[in-house]
Amino acid sequence: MELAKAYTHKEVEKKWYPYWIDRGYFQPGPGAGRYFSMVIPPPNITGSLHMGHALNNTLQDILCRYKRMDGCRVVWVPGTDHAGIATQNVVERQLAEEGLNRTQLGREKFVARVWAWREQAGNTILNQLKALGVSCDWSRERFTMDEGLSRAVREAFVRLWQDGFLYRAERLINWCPRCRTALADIEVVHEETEGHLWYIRYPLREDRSQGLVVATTRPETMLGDTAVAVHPEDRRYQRFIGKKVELPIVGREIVVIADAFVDRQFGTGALKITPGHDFNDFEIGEKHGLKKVSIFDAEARIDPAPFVREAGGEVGWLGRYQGKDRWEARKLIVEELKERGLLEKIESYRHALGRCYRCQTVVEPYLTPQWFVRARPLAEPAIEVVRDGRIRIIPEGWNNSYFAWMENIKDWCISRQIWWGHQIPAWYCKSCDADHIVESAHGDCMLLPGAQPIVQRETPSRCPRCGRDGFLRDPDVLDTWFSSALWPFSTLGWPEETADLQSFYPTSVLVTGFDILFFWVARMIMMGLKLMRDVPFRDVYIHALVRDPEGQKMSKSKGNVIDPLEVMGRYGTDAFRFTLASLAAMGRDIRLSEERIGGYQNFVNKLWNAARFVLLNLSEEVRSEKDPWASLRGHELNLTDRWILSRLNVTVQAVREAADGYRYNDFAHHLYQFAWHEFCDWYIEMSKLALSGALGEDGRKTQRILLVVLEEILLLLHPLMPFVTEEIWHGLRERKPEDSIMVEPYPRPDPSRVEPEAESQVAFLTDVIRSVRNLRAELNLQPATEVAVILFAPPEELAFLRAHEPYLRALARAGTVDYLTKGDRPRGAAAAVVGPVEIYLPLGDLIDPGEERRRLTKELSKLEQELARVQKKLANQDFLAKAREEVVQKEREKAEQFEEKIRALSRGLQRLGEIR
RNA sequence: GGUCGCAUAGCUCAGCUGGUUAGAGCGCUUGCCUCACAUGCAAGAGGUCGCAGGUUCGAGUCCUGCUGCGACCA
Repeated sequence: MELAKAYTHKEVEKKWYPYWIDRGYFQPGPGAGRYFSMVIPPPNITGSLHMGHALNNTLQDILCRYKRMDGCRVVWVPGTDHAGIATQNVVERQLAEEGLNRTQLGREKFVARVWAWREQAGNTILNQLKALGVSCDWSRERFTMDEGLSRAVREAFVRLWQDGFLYRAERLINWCPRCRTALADIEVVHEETEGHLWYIRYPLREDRSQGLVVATTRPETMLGDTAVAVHPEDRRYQRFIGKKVELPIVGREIVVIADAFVDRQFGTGALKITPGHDFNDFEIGEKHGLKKVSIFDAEARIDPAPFVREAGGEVGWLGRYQGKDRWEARKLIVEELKERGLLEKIESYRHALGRCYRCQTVVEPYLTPQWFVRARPLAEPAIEVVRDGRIRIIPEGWNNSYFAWMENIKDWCISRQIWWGHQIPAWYCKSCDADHIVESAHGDCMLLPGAQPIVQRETPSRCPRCGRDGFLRDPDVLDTWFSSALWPFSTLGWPEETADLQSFYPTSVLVTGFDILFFWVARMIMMGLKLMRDVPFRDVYIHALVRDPEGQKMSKSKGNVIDPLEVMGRYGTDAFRFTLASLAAMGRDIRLSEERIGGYQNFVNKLWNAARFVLLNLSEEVRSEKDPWASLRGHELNLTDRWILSRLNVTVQAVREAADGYRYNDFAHHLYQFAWHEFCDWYIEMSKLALSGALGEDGRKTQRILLVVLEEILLLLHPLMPFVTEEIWHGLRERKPEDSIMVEPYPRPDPSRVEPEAESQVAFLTDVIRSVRNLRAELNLQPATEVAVILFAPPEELAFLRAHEPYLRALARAGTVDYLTKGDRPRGAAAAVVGPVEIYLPLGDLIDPGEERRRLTKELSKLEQELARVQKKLANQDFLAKAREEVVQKEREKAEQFEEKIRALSRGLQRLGEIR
């Protein structure tokens, strides 16, 4: 097997994904035993892969591959979300291009059209995900609108209804006039906006020369005012309380009420009350029994009908305003007020404006009958499970946000006035409810408040009240998040008692971004507890947001998006995944830059070349061995062998701890460090001596160590870099057709291999080598030049160094090494100190004494500072009395070492000036 | 306005439960095509850990305040 000089990711990545799929390795094996299960946060069918998905799914795949190798039955359920509003928007836009709209098409045809779109385009994102190498079990792929999940939604709805967790009522809700549907509170994004405060005079009925001036950000809603409110203790207005004022333009008479809710500092201290179009006003209206007047139609255009019905006022103004949208209406009304001399003034004013999170349209508080989930009783147990640790949120900093939101939870509006989604399983009897049903042309109907829903799993055949048949189904569909809330169990087959549900619920962990903590995570917990009587997952790992190198959120409009597919094409999937893992430190956003990915591409290449080296040096005999570990038992291991095995096992331990603690950055870092800076930089270099026969050792032993250590690195690295590890692993030795690194056991640490003694000895040896190299570099010696090295050290250290002289000669390019315990130090030599060892390079005229003196003096003064610090500590009685004994002992040792080193360097410095 | 988070080398960030001479990657400087790798090798420079107090024998690490930045909620 020949490996190319540089790693080329393109062909390699193409090869392995189908290989894994064909062998069914993404599916859990049969049997019982430990399991690890996850459900993917289902991407929208309208979506395409962005950095957020890439990070989210990379992190999940790392966990899956790790747990699978570690012996768990792993199932990772993939799938997509039907994304009601977003998808409907996409298809409606298509229709518009054809000059059509959905009402022209009718509900049935429109829904069929969306299905057609979904068949054709809805799986784009899952296919893109495959490029990342994700090991989802595709045989279990689900869609929130597929048959099984639709059944789960109906089941959930019926059960919640029966248990009293649902109700239908006319409430003020957030309405998107563009999407023409209700939204849940959290689907509204509030945004500070420059606006105005209009001061409008409302004349007193009994004496039009008097009146109240109210300040409002929304003058157009005055058409629906039903009161003016003042603070009960506001001296300025007490005489108005209970009096009637005239609603300008409309001419209707409204009452002045007193309510402590009014902020006396705001505006004039008098508030116009529009219960039909403002949440606060709605509350006040309820308290005071005010009428709620809705002045807009579903697209937030002035609509006279409800006004006429509810208010019965004059209608003279109608002609001017009818059909005008909010902004036009505002302009016209402000003008008219001005003409009538009722506009006192206009001020600039910043205030929060709510917008639809899907289309950015300013939402309108709108009075309509909607379906709600009674959230509080569901939230209580959901708070409890996090409090008592049955669910862990990681990092736990998110607990507070979770609690804050859950404790103030409002009822959840779940009905949407769109067509794409799960139609609510509620029917209305045409006979008993005739008064509440207004049928419309295209088969849908309007259901007035007070209609009596019949909620059940299937279409009713006869009315439970009057016994007759003839029903209309509730036209609304459910919030997409309602079906997403069931995802962890609906995907496993609920409400069926399936084997999957029994084997894999609760799922082990949910990996997601904090942006959907409330939208999704909280609701899954509530629904899981309610419907499954158990938590949906044990851990919630919340990862960061991927930002651009400047820390800006990536967005299409800013033009700063980095396309993951493009990046993978350029740098390779493994490099990309490794980068994401390295940057995924807990609790911090990720600034992704391409240079960073490039850096890790180099790491992939490094690994590749290490493999080339090993392979180049492997004899057929060793390569064909079944178990190189077993053959290794017959060999005497030398220091460097024991060292690398020790470091390997320490690394295995550290890597496992990082993986178990979701510390992806540590996971990546430990492996990068070990593979590059220990295995490649040192062990491979040292092994060249043994391989060449210079140490008189059996070369096969070194080959075997190189092989096993490399294989362990590949195994450890596989969850992070699935493709290159599989490729090398296959190239390294003969494998069977069904073999794959992804189903090999994950390395376990062997504590008996951990040898601190060997580690410190090699650390000492490499320190000496580094020191010599350092001196060589300072003196600008060519690499080819061999130098004479003179070592002064106690006998024990000298013996050790003498025993390992070949390493000194090869790695420090020492020509000769002299070992002395005492005597005069060489004159005019470059000097360095490692522990008790003094190192001299007597290079005579190559040395610039001034330069060398400066270097040594600097080094000395640094050491003296350190020494002073330690001595100060040791002189402190409190420290000696109160610090732990081992800490004191350590300080003492440090002091000795510094002193020794200072003595040695001073000697070198002294001899430097002496004539050679 | 409320809540939370962050501030460590030129840049991006590690640093878990307080005790190493404060680390990494990238970048930078110097020298090298040394038979796995120039996507590389070797060596080096660079930090009063945002500011001010406090707790402690000891603080980058804990507490308080301040400044700056960010996020979420209203």
